Amino acid sequence: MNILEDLQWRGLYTDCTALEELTKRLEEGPITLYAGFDPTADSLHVGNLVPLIALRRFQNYGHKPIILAGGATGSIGDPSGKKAERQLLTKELLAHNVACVKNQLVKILDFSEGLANTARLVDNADWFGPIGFIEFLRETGKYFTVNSMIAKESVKSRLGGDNEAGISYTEFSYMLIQGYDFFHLNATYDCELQIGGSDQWGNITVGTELTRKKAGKSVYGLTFPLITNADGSKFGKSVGGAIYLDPARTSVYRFYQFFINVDDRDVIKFLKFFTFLSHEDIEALEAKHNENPGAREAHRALAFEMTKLVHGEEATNDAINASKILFGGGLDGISENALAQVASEVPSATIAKADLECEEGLSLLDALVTAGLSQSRKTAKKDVQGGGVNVNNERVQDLGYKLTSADVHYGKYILLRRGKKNYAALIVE
RNA sequence: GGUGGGAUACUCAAGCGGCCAACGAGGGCAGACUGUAAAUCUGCUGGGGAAACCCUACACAGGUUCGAAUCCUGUUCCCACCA
Repeated sequence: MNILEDLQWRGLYTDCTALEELTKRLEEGPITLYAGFDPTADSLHVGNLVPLIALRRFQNYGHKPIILAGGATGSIGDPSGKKAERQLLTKELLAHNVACVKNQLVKILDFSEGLANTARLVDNADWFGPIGFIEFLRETGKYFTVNSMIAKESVKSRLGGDNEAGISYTEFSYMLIQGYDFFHLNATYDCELQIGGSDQWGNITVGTELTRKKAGKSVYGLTFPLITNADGSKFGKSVGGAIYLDPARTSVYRFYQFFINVDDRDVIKFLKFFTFLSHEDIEALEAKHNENPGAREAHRALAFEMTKLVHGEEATNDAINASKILFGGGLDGISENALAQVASEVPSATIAKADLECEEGLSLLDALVTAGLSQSRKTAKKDVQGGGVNVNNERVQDLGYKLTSADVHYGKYILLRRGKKNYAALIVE
């Protein structure tokens, strides 16, 4: 099986500028390819993973991946899929973001020195810096008619009469910048393929066109589908917002949980999209999933593979242990170490030892507010009355309940829970 | 410029002198059922209080009234029709 068949099997193929030619080219030997991302934040999120993982798939087949950070394009703003003009980011912020994201890229792509097809990170700010505006217009702008540019979906959707915001000249030019990237990478690294989400089709074809016209060379574009959730919501968000790769933003535990909680209808699809598991393994998981969805083996496999990829095996096992505790019932017999892990995975607040030891103890209602689980004593009260509050995983429905030293585990921890999933640890000091 | 209509909680949307912290729907939260799911059902959804009850809120500022989201005056912003 070759890489293209693999991608097709995984549902990761949407379109190609010249499928037959590319197939042939890939048979001849390793190819250099790239995918870009705009460094709009100082951490990648799970939505960024598909192109990166796709690059890695190519790398696993012996091809040479380049990941392009859009230090230049990011300062322009890609209009694709956007309804309105975007805020410009400062150069400093973009540079900072690129630096931060690099630490995450090394986990997904193999940047080992000495490897024949080692991954490479480039920043298009490096080559756009020296290019003057006039030069760019003469060397690149000349190859494209406005007629074809306004026909692109990313522009067309912003030109409609009902869209008063319109599109700025700046964003309109985005496709040329991205197109030039491809030309430049072809000239510099002999890069012959660009991959991206299907929303990138218009931008990618500008690049293949420019390279053909300017350098007389055939290069290819390949797109994969945009990820959607079966329920129609946007992929990659959970209640707390986007799921980031940075553990400081999204804890390993939450990252793991995000994949555990994937919709049944999506789990096999995501196994194919995101993991490097073999076809046989995935088919076996699919069979098990269909037979007994309640066992959720496919979910566990997905969550394990993804967390391992991004955070490493050790942190993944910690997250699995934490999950067992947080969903497994009481805290009896729990080790101090395990509990410390749990406490570090959930939001926590510190309380004074004296508050627990004084005569009245610490009001559970106040503790819920302190821990951030309830917005006010009023809502805390309703949560308790509704049976939604647990102390150390045991339901408490007494409004007057006072926390005392008896509730503290290992002299340090009290685990509060509101509802099924919202935990907070009180750390006694 | 003239004339009408409107501004209500996260959103939509009732209420048009006391029974209004405000009908209903959506969303959100919680409970039951489950598989840490979906669907379904139930409850909650301004703050304080164990509760009685109190406080703050129906664009803004005043006024009438025992009592106002509801009536009056002015201000701001929206919308429609007319020139």
